[in-house]
Amino acid sequence: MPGECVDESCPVAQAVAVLDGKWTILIIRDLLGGVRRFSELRASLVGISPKTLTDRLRALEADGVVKRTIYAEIPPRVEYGLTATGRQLGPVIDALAAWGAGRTAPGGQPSADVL
Amino acid sequence: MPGECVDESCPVAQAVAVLDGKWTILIIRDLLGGVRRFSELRASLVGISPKTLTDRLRALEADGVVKRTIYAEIPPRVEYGLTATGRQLGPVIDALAAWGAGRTAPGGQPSADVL
DNA sequence: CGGGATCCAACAGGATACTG
DNA sequence: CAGTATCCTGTTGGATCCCG
Repeated sequence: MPGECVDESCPVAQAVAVLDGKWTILIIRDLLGGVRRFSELRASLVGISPKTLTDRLRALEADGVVKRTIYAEIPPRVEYGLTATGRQLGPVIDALAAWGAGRTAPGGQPSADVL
Repeated sequence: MPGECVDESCPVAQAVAVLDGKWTILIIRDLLGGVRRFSELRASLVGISPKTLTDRLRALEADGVVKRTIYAEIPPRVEYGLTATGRQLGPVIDALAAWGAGRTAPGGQPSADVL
């Protein structure tokens, strides 16, 4: 079991390659809550520019994580949702949330920070 | 339960802020295998520059994830290990590895990619 | 060996304006 | 509404050289 590697042979490196980017994880977190529209994501991800949101969404789509659905209506409507692969990222986000919450928890883990 | 947020109020956003960077996760993955020396990490993380490795290590140290131990010997020796907080990232790395492996698994999850 | 210092390149990502 | 187009900047990270 190759614990250390950097290329595609490492599952962790693969995942990192897909989830890379300042906003990527946050977008997936939002989408785990259900289908979202462009403007909803934009409103939720305070500070993101439309260009960046589009870029990330397209990249995630190319990686098979996000699915884009277009409704030819007036006004136009586009919805973003997770694919089966994308939904399997749930545990990753959960683990991240647990860790993030634990670090600053009032009396959670005093974090002796010693080996 | 604030599912969507971008600032420090969101555990996921907090975690992302710390784990951000192309190499960060990979460094932690290596360190989960035990204490490592600078040159060992450098050899494992093929392609990383000494500057980047130092930068990431220092940032993780500042965030209380990595602990640096200096041995005043000749030749000098420095070891990097995870703090208690850092070791709690194990589940995150595991989840990432599982996802990364599942995406391309031969017959693992066929990934219908449909809602 | 384990970096610090410096310089530089590449790219993610922000601002703004405009379109189908 | 849901982007696209353009421009521009900040940060990341690579290259190189050097020092304790």
